[in-house]
Amino acid sequence: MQLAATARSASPANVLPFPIPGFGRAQAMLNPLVGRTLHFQRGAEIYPAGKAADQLYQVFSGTVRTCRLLPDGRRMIAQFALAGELFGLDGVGRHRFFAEAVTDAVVIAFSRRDIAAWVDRDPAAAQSWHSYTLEKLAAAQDRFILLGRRTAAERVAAFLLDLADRGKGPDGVIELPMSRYDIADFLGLTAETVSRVLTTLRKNRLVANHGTHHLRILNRDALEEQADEEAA
Amino acid sequence: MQLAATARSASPANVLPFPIPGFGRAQAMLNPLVGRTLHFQRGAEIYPAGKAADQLYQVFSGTVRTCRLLPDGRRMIAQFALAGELFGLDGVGRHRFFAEAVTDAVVIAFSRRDIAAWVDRDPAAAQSWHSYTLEKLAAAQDRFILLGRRTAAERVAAFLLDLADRGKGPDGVIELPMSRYDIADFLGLTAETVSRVLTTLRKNRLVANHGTHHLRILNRDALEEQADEEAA
DNA sequence: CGTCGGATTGAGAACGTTCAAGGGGCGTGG
DNA sequence: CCACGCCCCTTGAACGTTCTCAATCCGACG
Repeated sequence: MQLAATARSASPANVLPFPIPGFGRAQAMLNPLVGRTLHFQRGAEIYPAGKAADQLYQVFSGTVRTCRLLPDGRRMIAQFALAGELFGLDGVGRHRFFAEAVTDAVVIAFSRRDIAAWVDRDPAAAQSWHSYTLEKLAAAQDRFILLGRRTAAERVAAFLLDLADRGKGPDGVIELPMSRYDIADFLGLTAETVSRVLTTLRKNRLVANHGTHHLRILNRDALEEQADEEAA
Repeated sequence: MQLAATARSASPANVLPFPIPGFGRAQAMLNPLVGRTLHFQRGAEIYPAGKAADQLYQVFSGTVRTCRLLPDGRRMIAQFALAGELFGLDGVGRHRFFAEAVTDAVVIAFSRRDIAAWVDRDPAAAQSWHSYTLEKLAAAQDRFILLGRRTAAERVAAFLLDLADRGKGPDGVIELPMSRYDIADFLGLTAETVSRVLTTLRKNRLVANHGTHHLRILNRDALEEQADEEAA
Protein backbone atom coordinates (compact mmCIF):
# COMPACT_ATOMS: atom_id res chain seq x y z
CA MET A 1 0.00 0.00 0.00
CA GLN A 2 2.83 2.37 0.76
CA LEU A 3 4.27 1.06 -2.47
CA ALA A 4 1.13 1.99 -4.34
CA ALA A 5 1.30 5.48 -2.91
CA THR A 6 4.87 5.75 -4.13
CA ALA A 7 3.80 4.72 -7.60
CA ARG A 8 1.06 7.26 -7.65
CA SER A 9 3.45 10.04 -6.68
CA ALA A 10 5.92 8.92 -9.34
CA SER A 11 3.25 8.89 -12.02
CA PRO A 12 3.11 10.06 -14.73
CA ALA A 13 6.90 10.23 -14.74
CA ASN A 14 8.75 7.10 -15.79
CA VAL A 15 9.80 4.70 -13.06
CA LEU A 16 12.33 1.97 -12.57
CA PRO A 17 11.18 -1.52 -11.62
CA PHE A 18 10.58 -1.49 -7.90
CA PRO A 19 12.06 -3.94 -5.44
CA ILE A 20 9.76 -6.55 -3.94
CA PRO A 21 11.02 -8.79 -1.13
CA GLY A 22 11.62 -12.31 -2.38
CA PHE A 23 11.43 -11.25 -6.00
CA GLY A 24 14.88 -12.31 -7.10
CA ARG A 25 15.55 -13.04 -10.70
CA ALA A 26 12.98 -10.97 -12.52
CA GLN A 27 13.94 -8.08 -10.31
CA ALA A 28 17.60 -8.25 -11.28
CA MET A 29 16.48 -8.67 -14.87
CA LEU A 30 14.53 -5.49 -15.19
CA ASN A 31 16.52 -3.24 -12.89
CA PRO A 32 18.34 -1.24 -15.58
CA LEU A 33 15.15 -0.53 -17.49
CA VAL A 34 12.64 2.27 -17.27
CA GLY A 35 8.94 1.67 -17.59
CA ARG A 36 5.66 3.56 -17.70
CA THR A 37 3.27 3.39 -14.78
CA LEU A 38 -0.35 2.55 -15.60
CA HIS A 39 -3.43 2.41 -13.39
CA PHE A 40 -6.39 0.12 -13.90
CA GLN A 41 -9.68 -0.30 -12.16
CA ARG A 42 -10.99 -3.69 -11.13
CA GLY A 43 -12.16 -5.46 -14.28
CA ALA A 44 -10.49 -3.07 -16.72
CA GLU A 45 -8.75 -4.45 -19.78
CA ILE A 46 -4.98 -4.01 -19.82
CA TYR A 47 -4.44 -5.29 -23.33
CA PRO A 48 -6.71 -7.12 -25.79
CA ALA A 49 -5.97 -10.44 -27.50
CA GLY A 50 -4.40 -9.85 -30.90
CA LYS A 51 -2.64 -6.64 -29.92
CA ALA A 52 1.00 -6.36 -30.97
CA ALA A 53 3.05 -7.85 -28.13
CA ASP A 54 5.54 -5.00 -27.84
CA GLN A 55 5.48 -4.62 -24.08
CA LEU A 56 6.16 -6.63 -20.97
CA TYR A 57 4.41 -5.77 -17.73
CA GLN A 58 5.23 -5.96 -14.06
CA VAL A 59 2.49 -5.77 -11.46
CA PHE A 60 3.18 -3.02 -8.97
CA SER A 61 0.11 -3.57 -6.81
CA GLY A 62 -3.07 -5.58 -7.19
CA THR A 63 -3.61 -8.70 -9.25
CA VAL A 64 -3.89 -9.31 -13.00
CA ARG A 65 -5.28 -12.22 -15.02
CA THR A 66 -4.52 -13.25 -18.61
CA CYS A 67 -7.43 -15.03 -20.32
CA ARG A 68 -8.85 -16.43 -23.48
CA LEU A 69 -12.54 -16.83 -24.34
CA LEU A 70 -14.12 -19.47 -26.52
CA PRO A 71 -17.11 -18.26 -28.55
CA ASP A 72 -19.59 -20.26 -26.48
CA GLY A 73 -18.46 -18.44 -23.35
CA ARG A 74 -16.00 -20.91 -21.94
CA ARG A 75 -13.02 -19.08 -20.49
CA MET A 76 -9.52 -20.15 -19.53
CA ILE A 77 -7.17 -18.12 -17.36
CA ALA A 78 -3.54 -18.73 -18.21
CA GLN A 79 -1.96 -16.77 -15.38
CA PHE A 80 -2.61 -14.77 -12.25
CA ALA A 81 0.10 -12.12 -11.85
CA LEU A 82 0.52 -10.96 -8.26
CA ALA A 83 2.41 -7.89 -7.07
CA GLY A 84 5.98 -8.03 -8.35
CA GLU A 85 5.29 -10.66 -11.00
CA LEU A 86 5.57 -10.28 -14.75
CA PHE A 87 2.94 -10.84 -17.41
CA GLY A 88 2.45 -10.22 -21.11
CA LEU A 89 4.66 -13.05 -22.33
CA ASP A 90 1.90 -14.75 -24.30
CA GLY A 91 2.50 -14.92 -28.02
CA VAL A 92 5.55 -13.89 -29.99
CA GLY A 93 4.35 -11.19 -32.36
CA ARG A 94 0.87 -10.65 -30.99
CA HIS A 95 -0.76 -11.37 -27.66
CA ARG A 96 -2.78 -14.56 -27.80
CA PHE A 97 -4.56 -13.80 -24.53
CA PHE A 98 -6.07 -10.65 -23.10
CA ALA A 99 -5.17 -9.19 -19.74
CA GLU A 100 -7.54 -7.70 -17.16
CA ALA A 101 -7.20 -6.25 -13.69
CA VAL A 102 -8.63 -8.66 -11.11
CA THR A 103 -8.50 -5.89 -8.52
CA ASP A 104 -7.60 -2.23 -8.87
CA ALA A 105 -4.02 -2.51 -10.06
CA VAL A 106 -0.93 -0.49 -10.83
CA VAL A 107 1.23 -1.92 -13.57
CA ILE A 108 4.61 -0.95 -15.01
CA ALA A 109 4.98 -1.41 -18.76
CA PHE A 110 8.40 -2.06 -20.31
CA SER A 111 9.12 -1.88 -23.99
CA ARG A 112 10.16 -5.20 -25.45
CA ARG A 113 12.53 -3.29 -27.70
CA ASP A 114 14.30 -1.89 -24.67
CA ILE A 115 14.54 -5.38 -23.23
CA ALA A 116 15.94 -6.76 -26.48
CA ALA A 117 18.51 -3.98 -26.77
CA TRP A 118 19.61 -4.40 -23.19
CA VAL A 119 19.84 -8.17 -23.58
CA ASP A 120 22.01 -7.68 -26.64
CA ARG A 121 24.38 -5.48 -24.69
CA ASP A 122 24.60 -7.45 -21.46
CA PRO A 123 25.36 -11.21 -21.58
CA ALA A 124 24.39 -11.66 -17.93
CA ALA A 125 21.04 -10.07 -18.68
CA ALA A 126 20.58 -12.37 -21.64
CA GLN A 127 21.27 -15.34 -19.40
CA SER A 128 18.84 -14.11 -16.76
CA TRP A 129 16.16 -13.39 -19.31
CA HIS A 130 16.54 -16.70 -21.02
CA SER A 131 16.42 -18.78 -17.88
CA TYR A 132 13.33 -16.85 -16.86
CA THR A 133 11.50 -18.00 -19.99
CA LEU A 134 12.81 -21.54 -19.54
CA GLU A 135 11.48 -21.58 -16.01
CA LYS A 136 8.09 -20.43 -17.25
CA LEU A 137 8.15 -23.18 -19.85
CA ALA A 138 8.87 -25.80 -17.20
CA ALA A 139 6.09 -24.42 -15.01
CA ALA A 140 3.71 -24.60 -17.98
CA GLN A 141 4.52 -28.27 -18.45
CA ASP A 142 3.80 -28.93 -14.81
CA ARG A 143 0.41 -27.36 -15.35
CA PHE A 144 -0.32 -29.89 -18.10
CA ILE A 145 -0.36 -32.54 -15.40
CA LEU A 146 -2.59 -30.46 -13.17
CA LEU A 147 -5.12 -29.85 -15.93
CA GLY A 148 -4.93 -33.22 -17.61
CA ARG A 149 -4.57 -35.74 -14.83
CA ARG A 150 -5.57 -34.32 -11.47
CA THR A 151 -8.91 -34.34 -9.67
CA ALA A 152 -10.76 -31.22 -8.57
CA ALA A 153 -9.59 -31.62 -4.97
CA GLU A 154 -5.96 -32.00 -6.05
CA ARG A 155 -6.13 -28.95 -8.29
CA VAL A 156 -7.57 -26.69 -5.62
CA ALA A 157 -5.07 -27.87 -3.01
CA ALA A 158 -2.19 -27.27 -5.40
CA PHE A 159 -3.55 -23.84 -6.21
CA LEU A 160 -3.75 -22.83 -2.56
CA LEU A 161 -0.20 -24.03 -1.89
CA ASP A 162 1.06 -22.14 -4.91
CA LEU A 163 -0.60 -18.92 -3.76
CA ALA A 164 0.72 -19.46 -0.23
CA ASP A 165 4.27 -19.67 -1.58
CA ARG A 166 3.92 -16.67 -3.88
CA GLY A 167 1.94 -14.40 -1.57
CA LYS A 168 4.10 -12.84 1.08
CA GLY A 169 1.36 -12.88 3.72
CA PRO A 170 2.24 -13.81 7.29
CA ASP A 171 2.06 -17.31 8.77
CA GLY A 172 -0.06 -19.30 6.36
CA VAL A 173 -2.69 -16.68 5.59
CA ILE A 174 -3.53 -16.71 1.89
CA GLU A 175 -5.12 -13.84 0.07
CA LEU A 176 -7.48 -14.84 -2.73
CA PRO A 177 -8.09 -11.61 -4.63
CA MET A 178 -9.93 -13.39 -7.43
CA SER A 179 -13.47 -14.77 -7.50
CA ARG A 180 -14.39 -18.45 -7.39
CA TYR A 181 -15.16 -18.14 -11.10
CA ASP A 182 -11.63 -16.93 -11.75
CA ILE A 183 -10.17 -19.80 -9.76
CA ALA A 184 -12.38 -22.23 -11.66
CA ASP A 185 -11.32 -20.88 -15.04
CA PHE A 186 -7.70 -21.13 -13.97
CA LEU A 187 -8.05 -24.75 -12.85
CA GLY A 188 -10.37 -26.03 -15.57
CA LEU A 189 -13.30 -26.48 -13.17
CA THR A 190 -16.57 -24.69 -12.34
CA ALA A 191 -17.03 -22.17 -9.55
CA GLU A 192 -19.45 -24.55 -7.83
CA THR A 193 -16.87 -27.31 -7.73
CA VAL A 194 -14.22 -24.94 -6.36
CA SER A 195 -16.63 -23.84 -3.68
CA ARG A 196 -17.47 -27.42 -2.74
CA VAL A 197 -13.80 -28.38 -2.47
CA LEU A 198 -13.09 -25.37 -0.26
CA THR A 199 -16.03 -26.29 1.95
CA THR A 200 -14.70 -29.81 2.33
CA LEU A 201 -11.24 -28.49 3.18
CA ARG A 202 -12.76 -26.29 5.84
CA LYS A 203 -14.86 -29.12 7.28
CA ASN A 204 -11.77 -31.33 7.43
CA ARG A 205 -9.86 -28.59 9.21
CA LEU A 206 -7.15 -28.31 6.55
CA VAL A 207 -7.91 -24.61 6.17
CA ALA A 208 -9.92 -21.94 8.00
CA ASN A 209 -11.79 -19.11 6.29
CA HIS A 210 -11.48 -15.45 7.18
CA GLY A 211 -14.03 -14.00 4.82
CA THR A 212 -14.31 -15.22 1.25
CA HIS A 213 -11.02 -13.77 0.12
CA HIS A 214 -8.70 -14.87 2.89
CA LEU A 215 -7.95 -18.24 4.34
CA ARG A 216 -5.40 -19.76 6.64
CA ILE A 217 -3.71 -23.10 6.14
CA LEU A 218 -4.20 -25.18 9.27
CA ASN A 219 -2.58 -28.41 8.14
CA ARG A 220 -0.07 -27.86 5.42
CA ASP A 221 1.15 -31.46 5.40
CA ALA A 222 -2.33 -32.78 4.72
CA LEU A 223 -2.86 -30.14 2.06
CA GLU A 224 0.38 -31.10 0.34
CA GLU A 225 -0.58 -34.73 0.51
CA GLN A 226 -3.86 -33.88 -1.17
CA ALA A 227 -2.15 -31.75 -3.83
CA ASP A 228 0.65 -34.18 -4.61
CA GLU A 229 -0.72 -37.56 -5.20
CA GLU A 230 2.82 -37.66 -6.48
CA ALA A 231 6.24 -38.61 -5.21
CA ALA A 232 8.98 -36.03 -5.64
CA MET B 1 14.11 -43.72 -44.35
CA GLN B 2 17.01 -42.77 -46.55
CA LEU B 3 17.77 -40.28 -43.83
CA ALA B 4 17.88 -43.02 -41.24
CA ALA B 5 20.31 -44.97 -43.40
CA THR B 6 22.52 -41.91 -43.62
CA ALA B 7 22.46 -41.52 -39.87
CA ARG B 8 23.46 -45.08 -39.37
CA SER B 9 26.41 -44.74 -41.73
CA ALA B 10 27.49 -41.52 -40.01
CA SER B 11 27.34 -43.15 -36.59
CA PRO B 12 29.26 -43.26 -34.34
CA ALA B 13 30.98 -40.19 -35.78
CA ASN B 14 29.60 -36.81 -34.78
CA VAL B 15 27.05 -35.25 -37.10
CA LEU B 16 25.65 -31.86 -37.84
CA PRO B 17 21.94 -31.22 -37.52
CA PHE B 18 20.29 -32.50 -40.65
CA PRO B 19 17.95 -30.58 -42.89
CA ILE B 20 14.29 -31.48 -42.80
CA PRO B 21 11.89 -29.93 -45.31
CA GLY B 22 9.71 -27.35 -43.67
CA PHE B 23 11.83 -27.27 -40.56
CA GLY B 24 12.81 -23.65 -40.63
CA ARG B 25 13.81 -21.91 -37.46
CA ALA B 26 15.13 -24.73 -35.33
CA GLN B 27 17.13 -25.86 -38.31
CA ALA B 28 18.85 -22.51 -38.73
CA MET B 29 19.34 -22.48 -35.00
CA LEU B 30 21.32 -25.66 -34.68
CA ASN B 31 23.17 -25.63 -38.00
CA PRO B 32 26.56 -24.55 -36.66
CA LEU B 33 26.54 -27.18 -33.91
CA VAL B 34 27.75 -30.74 -33.85
CA GLY B 35 25.85 -33.46 -32.03
CA ARG B 36 26.14 -37.13 -31.14
CA THR B 37 23.92 -39.67 -32.87
CA LEU B 38 22.04 -42.07 -30.61
CA HIS B 39 19.86 -45.06 -31.44
CA PHE B 40 16.91 -46.24 -29.35
CA GLN B 41 14.56 -49.16 -29.63
CA ARG B 42 10.83 -48.75 -29.33
CA GLY B 43 10.03 -48.17 -25.65
CA ALA B 44 13.63 -47.46 -24.59
CA GLU B 45 14.32 -44.64 -22.15
CA ILE B 46 16.25 -41.70 -23.62
CA TYR B 47 16.71 -39.84 -20.38
CA PRO B 48 15.18 -40.27 -16.91
CA ALA B 49 13.37 -37.59 -14.91
CA GLY B 50 15.75 -35.87 -12.55
CA LYS B 51 18.79 -36.24 -14.80
CA ALA B 52 20.91 -33.13 -15.25
CA ALA B 53 19.46 -31.27 -18.25
CA ASP B 54 22.75 -30.71 -20.05
CA GLN B 55 21.63 -31.76 -23.52
CA LEU B 56 19.06 -30.83 -26.11
CA TYR B 57 17.86 -33.42 -28.59
CA GLN B 58 16.69 -33.43 -32.17
CA VAL B 59 14.75 -36.38 -33.54
CA PHE B 60 16.38 -37.73 -36.66
CA SER B 61 13.86 -40.49 -37.34
CA GLY B 62 11.04 -42.03 -35.37
CA THR B 63 8.98 -40.46 -32.60
CA VAL B 64 9.76 -39.58 -28.99
CA ARG B 65 7.52 -38.82 -26.01
CA THR B 66 8.29 -36.88 -22.82
CA CYS B 67 6.25 -38.03 -19.83
CA ARG B 68 5.68 -37.80 -16.13
CA LEU B 69 4.17 -40.49 -13.91
CA LEU B 70 2.12 -39.98 -10.76
CA PRO B 71 2.65 -42.64 -8.09
CA ASP B 72 -0.79 -44.15 -8.60
CA GLY B 73 0.03 -44.83 -12.24
CA ARG B 74 -1.56 -41.81 -13.89
CA ARG B 75 0.65 -40.58 -16.70
CA MET B 76 0.85 -37.33 -18.61
CA ILE B 77 2.70 -36.88 -21.90
CA ALA B 78 4.01 -33.35 -22.34
CA GLN B 79 5.24 -33.66 -25.92
CA PHE B 80 5.47 -35.89 -28.94
CA ALA B 81 8.63 -35.08 -30.89
CA LEU B 82 8.43 -36.09 -34.55
CA ALA B 83 11.32 -36.32 -37.02
CA GLY B 84 13.12 -32.99 -37.14
CA GLU B 85 11.66 -31.66 -33.91
CA LEU B 86 13.49 -30.80 -30.71
CA PHE B 87 12.93 -32.15 -27.22
CA GLY B 88 14.65 -32.08 -23.84
CA LEU B 89 13.65 -28.53 -22.92
CA ASP B 90 11.82 -29.55 -19.74
CA GLY B 91 13.28 -28.13 -16.57
CA VAL B 92 16.15 -25.72 -16.15
CA GLY B 93 18.81 -27.57 -14.16
CA ARG B 94 17.29 -31.04 -14.23
CA HIS B 95 14.79 -32.76 -16.47
CA ARG B 96 11.35 -32.78 -14.88
CA PHE B 97 10.04 -35.34 -17.34
CA PHE B 98 11.50 -38.53 -18.76
CA ALA B 99 11.84 -39.24 -22.47
CA GLU B 100 11.14 -42.53 -24.26
CA ALA B 101 11.20 -43.75 -27.82
CA VAL B 102 7.64 -44.27 -29.10
CA THR B 103 9.04 -46.14 -32.10
CA ASP B 104 12.58 -47.16 -32.94
CA ALA B 105 14.26 -43.78 -33.12
CA VAL B 106 17.50 -42.06 -34.02
CA VAL B 107 18.21 -38.95 -32.01
CA ILE B 108 20.95 -36.31 -32.17
CA ALA B 109 22.12 -34.95 -28.84
CA PHE B 110 23.55 -31.44 -28.57
CA SER B 111 25.37 -30.14 -25.53
CA ARG B 112 23.59 -27.25 -23.88
CA ARG B 113 27.01 -25.79 -23.12
CA ASP B 114 27.75 -25.67 -26.84
CA ILE B 115 24.44 -23.99 -27.44
CA ALA B 116 25.06 -21.44 -24.70
CA ALA B 117 28.54 -20.66 -26.00
CA TRP B 118 27.30 -20.29 -29.53
CA VAL B 119 24.41 -18.09 -28.44
CA ASP B 120 26.87 -15.87 -26.56
CA ARG B 121 28.94 -15.43 -29.69
CA ASP B 122 26.19 -14.92 -32.25
CA PRO B 123 23.41 -12.37 -31.59
CA ALA B 124 21.27 -13.72 -34.43
CA ALA B 125 21.51 -17.17 -32.88
CA ALA B 126 20.49 -15.75 -29.52
CA GLN B 127 17.48 -14.14 -31.16
CA SER B 128 16.54 -17.36 -32.92
CA TRP B 129 16.97 -19.43 -29.79
CA HIS B 130 14.98 -17.05 -27.66
CA SER B 131 12.05 -16.78 -30.01
CA TYR B 132 12.00 -20.56 -30.22
CA THR B 133 11.46 -20.83 -26.47
CA LEU B 134 8.88 -18.03 -26.58
CA GLU B 135 6.99 -19.89 -29.27
CA LYS B 136 7.02 -23.02 -27.14
CA LEU B 137 5.71 -21.01 -24.22
CA ALA B 138 2.85 -19.65 -26.31
CA ALA B 139 2.04 -23.15 -27.54
CA ALA B 140 2.00 -24.39 -23.96
CA GLN B 141 -0.54 -21.74 -23.03
CA ASP B 142 -2.75 -22.81 -25.91
CA ARG B 143 -2.62 -26.30 -24.49
CA PHE B 144 -4.02 -25.02 -21.19
CA ILE B 145 -7.24 -24.30 -23.02
CA LEU B 146 -7.26 -27.69 -24.67
CA LEU B 147 -6.76 -29.52 -21.37
CA GLY B 148 -8.86 -27.28 -19.17
CA ARG B 149 -11.84 -26.30 -21.28
CA ARG B 150 -12.34 -28.59 -24.26
CA THR B 151 -14.38 -31.75 -24.64
CA ALA B 152 -12.97 -35.12 -25.61
CA ALA B 153 -14.15 -34.73 -29.22
CA GLU B 154 -12.56 -31.28 -29.51
CA ARG B 155 -9.27 -32.49 -28.08
CA VAL B 156 -8.97 -35.42 -30.46
CA ALA B 157 -9.89 -33.30 -33.48
CA ALA B 158 -7.31 -30.68 -32.53
CA PHE B 159 -4.72 -33.39 -32.03
CA LEU B 160 -5.31 -34.84 -35.49
CA LEU B 161 -5.10 -31.43 -37.14
CA ASP B 162 -1.88 -30.69 -35.29
CA LEU B 163 -0.33 -33.96 -36.43
CA ALA B 164 -1.54 -33.35 -39.98
CA ASP B 165 0.25 -30.00 -40.04
CA ARG B 166 3.45 -31.29 -38.49
CA GLY B 167 3.70 -34.59 -40.34
CA LYS B 168 4.87 -34.19 -43.88
CA GLY B 169 2.73 -37.01 -45.22
CA PRO B 170 1.01 -36.61 -48.60
CA ASP B 171 -2.53 -35.31 -49.08
CA GLY B 172 -4.16 -35.50 -45.70
CA VAL B 173 -2.79 -38.86 -44.58
CA ILE B 174 -1.78 -38.74 -40.94
CA GLU B 175 0.63 -41.13 -39.32
CA LEU B 176 -0.15 -41.98 -35.71
CA PRO B 177 3.00 -43.72 -34.50
CA MET B 178 1.81 -43.72 -30.89
CA SER B 179 -0.76 -45.96 -29.20
CA ARG B 180 -4.23 -44.88 -28.15
CA TYR B 181 -2.93 -44.89 -24.59
CA ASP B 182 -0.22 -42.42 -25.57
CA ILE B 183 -2.76 -40.17 -27.26
CA ALA B 184 -4.99 -40.37 -24.20
CA ASP B 185 -2.16 -39.44 -21.84
CA PHE B 186 -1.29 -36.52 -24.10
CA LEU B 187 -4.86 -35.22 -24.17
CA GLY B 188 -5.86 -35.92 -20.58
CA LEU B 189 -8.33 -38.66 -21.55
CA THR B 190 -8.51 -42.46 -21.49
CA ALA B 191 -7.63 -44.73 -24.38
CA GLU B 192 -11.24 -45.92 -24.53
CA THR B 193 -12.51 -42.39 -24.97
CA VAL B 194 -9.96 -41.68 -27.71
CA SER B 195 -11.01 -44.85 -29.49
CA ARG B 196 -14.69 -43.94 -29.24
CA VAL B 197 -14.10 -40.45 -30.63
CA LEU B 198 -12.11 -41.85 -33.54
CA THR B 199 -14.92 -44.32 -34.26
CA THR B 200 -17.44 -41.50 -34.31
CA LEU B 201 -15.24 -39.46 -36.64
CA ARG B 202 -15.01 -42.44 -38.97
CA LYS B 203 -18.77 -43.06 -38.87
CA ASN B 204 -19.41 -39.40 -39.66
CA ARG B 205 -16.98 -39.59 -42.59
CA LEU B 206 -14.67 -36.90 -41.25
CA VAL B 207 -11.75 -39.32 -41.43
CA ALA B 208 -11.02 -42.74 -42.93
CA ASN B 209 -8.82 -45.36 -41.31
CA HIS B 210 -5.96 -47.13 -43.05
CA GLY B 211 -4.93 -49.50 -40.29
CA THR B 212 -4.74 -48.36 -36.69
CA HIS B 213 -1.75 -46.09 -37.21
CA HIS B 214 -2.74 -44.21 -40.33
CA LEU B 215 -5.77 -42.17 -41.18
CA ARG B 216 -6.86 -39.79 -43.86
CA ILE B 217 -8.75 -36.56 -43.31
CA LEU B 218 -11.85 -36.59 -45.49
CA ASN B 219 -13.46 -33.36 -44.35
CA ARG B 220 -10.96 -30.93 -42.94
CA ASP B 221 -13.44 -28.10 -42.57
CA ALA B 222 -15.72 -30.18 -40.39
CA LEU B 223 -12.75 -31.39 -38.38
CA GLU B 224 -11.58 -27.83 -37.79
CA GLU B 225 -15.05 -26.83 -36.79
CA GLN B 226 -15.07 -29.62 -34.26
CA ALA B 227 -11.61 -28.72 -32.96
CA ASP B 228 -12.17 -24.99 -32.74
CA GLU B 229 -15.35 -24.23 -30.98
CA GLU B 230 -13.47 -20.96 -31.17
CA ALA B 231 -13.32 -17.92 -33.39
CA ALA B 232 -9.90 -16.95 -34.70
C1' DC C 1 -31.13 -1.35 6.70
C1' DG C 2 -31.72 -2.63 1.94
C1' DT C 3 -29.72 -4.15 -2.29
C1' DC C 4 -26.79 -6.60 -5.32
C1' DG C 5 -23.05 -9.57 -6.88
C1' DG C 6 -20.74 -13.35 -5.61
C1' DA C 7 -20.63 -17.68 -2.75
C1' DT C 8 -22.73 -21.75 -1.13
C1' DT C 9 -25.67 -25.66 -1.21
C1' DG C 10 -28.73 -29.05 -3.32
C1' DA C 11 -30.69 -32.13 -6.91
C1' DG C 12 -30.36 -34.10 -11.24
C1' DA C 13 -28.03 -34.89 -15.64
C1' DA C 14 -24.05 -35.58 -18.58
C1' DC C 15 -19.63 -36.63 -19.96
C1' DG C 16 -15.97 -39.36 -19.34
C1' DT C 17 -14.11 -43.26 -16.69
C1' DT C 18 -13.92 -47.90 -15.09
C1' DC C 19 -14.49 -52.57 -15.61
C1' DA C 20 -15.06 -56.28 -18.70
C1' DA C 21 -15.34 -58.87 -22.89
C1' DG C 22 -14.34 -59.54 -27.66
C1' DG C 23 -11.69 -58.70 -32.02
C1' DG C 24 -7.86 -57.76 -35.03
C1' DG C 25 -3.12 -57.18 -36.58
C1' DC C 26 1.54 -58.34 -36.35
C1' DG C 27 5.46 -60.97 -35.13
C1' DT C 28 7.24 -65.32 -33.91
C1' DG C 29 7.71 -70.11 -34.17
C1' DG C 30 6.52 -74.41 -35.97
C1' DC D 1 3.44 -70.77 -45.25
C1' DC D 2 0.41 -71.12 -41.71
C1' DA D 3 -0.82 -71.09 -36.82
C1' DC D 4 -0.48 -69.36 -32.51
C1' DG D 5 -0.08 -65.83 -29.10
C1' DC D 6 0.36 -61.33 -27.49
C1' DC D 7 -0.67 -56.73 -27.42
C1' DC D 8 -3.54 -53.23 -28.34
C1' DC D 9 -7.69 -51.61 -30.13
C1' DT D 10 -12.68 -51.59 -30.03
C1' DT D 11 -17.14 -51.98 -28.05
C1' DG D 12 -20.46 -52.40 -24.30
C1' DA D 13 -22.50 -51.52 -19.72
C1' DA D 14 -22.41 -49.48 -15.29
C1' DC D 15 -20.51 -46.21 -12.39
C1' DG D 16 -18.70 -41.75 -10.65
C1' DT D 17 -16.97 -37.22 -10.74
C1' DT D 18 -17.99 -33.03 -12.26
C1' DC D 19 -21.23 -30.02 -14.54
C1' DT D 20 -25.68 -27.76 -14.96
C1' DC D 21 -29.52 -25.61 -13.24
C1' DA D 22 -31.71 -23.46 -9.50
C1' DA D 23 -32.50 -21.66 -4.94
C1' DT D 24 -30.68 -19.59 -0.94
C1' DC D 25 -27.29 -17.25 1.67
C1' DC D 26 -23.78 -14.05 2.88
C1' DG D 27 -21.05 -9.94 2.80
C1' DA D 28 -19.80 -5.59 0.95
C1' DC D 29 -21.45 -1.16 0.02
C1' DG D 30 -24.54 2.46 -0.32
